[in-house]
Amino acid sequence: MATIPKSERTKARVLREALSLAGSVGFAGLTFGTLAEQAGISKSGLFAHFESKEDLQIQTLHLAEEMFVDRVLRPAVKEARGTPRIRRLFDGWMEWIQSGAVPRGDILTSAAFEFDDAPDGPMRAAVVEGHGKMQGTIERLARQAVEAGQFRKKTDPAQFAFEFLGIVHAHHHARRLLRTDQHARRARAAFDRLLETYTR
Amino acid sequence: MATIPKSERTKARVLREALSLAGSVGFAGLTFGTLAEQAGISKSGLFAHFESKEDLQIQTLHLAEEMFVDRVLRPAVKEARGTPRIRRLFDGWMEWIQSGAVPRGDILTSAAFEFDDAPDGPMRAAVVEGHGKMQGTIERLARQAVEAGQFRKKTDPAQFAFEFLGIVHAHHHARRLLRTDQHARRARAAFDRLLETYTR
DNA sequence: CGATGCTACGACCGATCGTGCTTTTCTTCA
DNA sequence: TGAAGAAAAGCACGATCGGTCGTAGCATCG
Repeated sequence: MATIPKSERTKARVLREALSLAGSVGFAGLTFGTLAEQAGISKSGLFAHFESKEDLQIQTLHLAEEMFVDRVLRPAVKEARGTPRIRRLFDGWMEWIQSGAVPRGDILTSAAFEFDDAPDGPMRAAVVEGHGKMQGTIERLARQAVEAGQFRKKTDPAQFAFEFLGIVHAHHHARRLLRTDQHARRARAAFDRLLETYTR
Repeated sequence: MATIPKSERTKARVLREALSLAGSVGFAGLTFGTLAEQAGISKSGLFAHFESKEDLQIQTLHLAEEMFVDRVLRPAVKEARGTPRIRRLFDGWMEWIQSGAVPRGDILTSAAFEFDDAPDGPMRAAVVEGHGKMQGTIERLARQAVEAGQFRKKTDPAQFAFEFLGIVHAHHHARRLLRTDQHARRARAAFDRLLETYTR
C-alpha cells in the first residue's frame, strides 16, 4: 500500500499553519513560539522539520508560490494567448488578493515588500527570484500579445510588466493600508488604461 | 536673548539620528538600544524625550514629513498650476527617492508599507493620515490641471492620484528589491503615459 | 546666588526571540 | 515482534526587546 509517511503529513499541516500565520503577521512575525502554539506542537518539535527560521520562511514562501501557480497562473494559461490570457491573469490575481485564500491579501507581494530592504540572505534571494519569475512571465505574455497582433509592434515587454506589477501592488497596498475593497475599481480602471495604450 | 534651550538641541540631534536609522533599518528596527548607541546617549536618557517607542516613531515620522514638504512639495508649488506643477512634484519625488536624503529611498513610502498590516495604533493612524494628505494633495493638483484646461473635463482626480502614487511606489519598491536605479526610466515612462492619457 | 526641576545615567526587569542539547515517545520495517 | 531510527518533547542558554526606577548632576530662572 502507498504508505503516506506520517511525518510528511505533519509537516504539510504545520506548513499550512505557517502560511496562514505569515499571512496575518508577516514572515518576520512567523516565530517558532507562535507557530508551535498554533500548530499544536512543541517549539523544539518544529526543529525536526525545519533547521532554522530562515528554512521555515523559505519553505512557507515556496508553498505560497505553489498555491499562486495553481490558482492564478494555471487558469490563466488555459486562455488563448494574448490579451485574453493577460486579462485572465489580472482577474485571477485580483481575486487572489481579495479571496483571503490567504487572510491579508497577496502573501507573495507582502513578502516582496517585507524583504526588499532586508540584508542579503537566502530568504531575500528567494523573494527576488520569485519576483524575477513573475516579471519574466508577464513579459512573455506581453510578447505573445505582440505576436498575436494585439499589442503594438514596438511594445517594450519589460515596461509593460513593470506597470502591470505596479498596478497589482498598488491595489494590494491600498487594500491593506486603508482596509477597504473600493480600490479594486481603481486598479481595474488603471489596468484597462494600460491595456488600451498598449493595444494598437 | 533668544535662549536656545539645550534640551531641544539634543532632541533635534537625536531625532536626526533616529531618522537616519529608520531610513536604513526601518521604523520597526528603530530600537532604543541602537538609537542610544548611535546618538551617543544612554537608553534611559532617551526616555527623557520620548515616552515610548511609539512616540519616538511618530515624532520621527513627522520629521520626515516636514523634510518631504520642504524638499519636494514646496518647490513643486512654486511652479505654475496644472501640468508643470504635477511634473515638478513627480521629478522632485524621484529625486527624493534617489538622493539618499534618507539612505534607502522614500522613508514615507517605506513607513506606509511597514505599517499597512500593523494592528491599529497611533503610528498606523499617523501613517494613514499622511497617505490621505498626499492623496488629497495630488487630487487637488489634478483638479487644477482640469481647470487650467490641460486635463480632460471628465478626469477623476482620485483615480489620477491612485495611479500617480502607484508609479512612485513601484519605483521605490523596485529600487529597494533589485538595488538598481534602472527603474527610474520605467517609472518615468509610466508617468509620461499617465500624463498623456489624462491630457486632452 | 541658590533652589528647583529637567536631563541623563546605570542597573535591572520580565518577556520573547532563535536555537542548542538530552531524553522520551512513536513509526517504520526486517 | 523487536530493533533501529526518526519525531517530538523538555529544558536551558544567551541575546535583545521595550520599559521602570532611583539617583546624581547640571541648566534654568526667580
